[in-house]
Amino acid sequence: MARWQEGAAGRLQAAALRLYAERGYEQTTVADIASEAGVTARTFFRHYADKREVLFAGSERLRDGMLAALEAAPATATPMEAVAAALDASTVFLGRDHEHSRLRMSVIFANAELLERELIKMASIAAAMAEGLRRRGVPARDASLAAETGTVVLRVAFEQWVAGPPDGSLPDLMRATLVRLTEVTAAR
Amino acid sequence: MARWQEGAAGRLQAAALRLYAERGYEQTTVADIASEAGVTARTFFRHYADKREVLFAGSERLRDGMLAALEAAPATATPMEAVAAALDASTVFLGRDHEHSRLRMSVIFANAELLERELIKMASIAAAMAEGLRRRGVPARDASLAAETGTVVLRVAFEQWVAGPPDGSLPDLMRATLVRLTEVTAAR
DNA sequence: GTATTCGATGTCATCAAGTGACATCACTGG
DNA sequence: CCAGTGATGTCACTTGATGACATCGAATAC
Repeated sequence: MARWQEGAAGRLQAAALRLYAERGYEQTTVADIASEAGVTARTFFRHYADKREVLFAGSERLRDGMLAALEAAPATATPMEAVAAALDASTVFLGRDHEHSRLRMSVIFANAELLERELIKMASIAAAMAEGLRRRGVPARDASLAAETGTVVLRVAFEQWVAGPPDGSLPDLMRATLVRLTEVTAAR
Repeated sequence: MARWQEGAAGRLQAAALRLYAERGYEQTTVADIASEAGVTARTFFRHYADKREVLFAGSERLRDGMLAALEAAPATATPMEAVAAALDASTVFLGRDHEHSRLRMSVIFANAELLERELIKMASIAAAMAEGLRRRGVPARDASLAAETGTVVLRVAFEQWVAGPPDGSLPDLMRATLVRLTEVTAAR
């Protein structure tokens, strides 16, 4: 157990978000963040692999939660139904703190490097879901299409939720967006 | 006009791909690439913004070509039909050199940083297509869904083509993948 | 033909990201 | 009270990336 000053990781996270929002990502050095959190730069890198990762900690839990929901779907479910279950599960992690999400997203969208990281996190979620679907016997191409399409719905719905009122329902938006997707793709 | 040694940009590109493939992206320094191309590291950064970008030069042309095709689609076309036209156009740029594409993709998939860049290039294409659709009067959410879905089809089809035989038809794969997507999303 | 101009490159200095090696300090268990 | 453990600090170093300035070769003007 640590007894120096509890919660260095959390302090670094909060300091990073604040500084990135205040003066921009590129104008903030790791040394700034660390000193703001009362530690040294070396300690920053012991908690987070790089300067971007500090905004993305915990995304493994989101991925695992979605994967568990996908795997818990009934064997009779179609690929998209299993993905829909995962999307429902995601709202538990994502739909928690509207204001925090709004600030975090505004920081991420303001910088290409951070957006890159966001995208690869989504891609890793898609890859995990695709593999989960393949384990259920879904053909590889169908699995990729369903999983990637799912993350499209997730992104679009989440962005709408973040841009909307603080009391909006992310689960409702998620479901409505999924329905809308089927309509848009069907229209040919 | 430059008269020192024509084509420094091209030499840097070729050297980078070769070295990244031979010894890996992280094991290759910019100095290595530059000296291989007969220039200095400083010159590398005059041609490419960073160490990754050297593998992604020309992606603006792909984006512009797809956007032009999307805008050239008849006004009566549905959003997905316009996106389909853009996908068709993309094959002209992407389906050219199978072996080069295979090598490039193997390098990109071997490194998370390069994959990040690949993803953001796709995202910028999606954003451009979504904006093009909105200019056609498509509601914002539908535009995002159609455009992002389009890049999903593009990725899945392209990966299949790269993994397949050298004489495979990318346009055929692209169209078949799009059809398959509508089937997968419709099955609920 | 020579001078001038301009663009591409080289050189140098510097900062920031990231990493490895090792010391240190506070607490914990015996 | 002491050894051990884990988190942190310190130091040195590599590499990516950028700004400032010098230089060199070719095209063009004269």
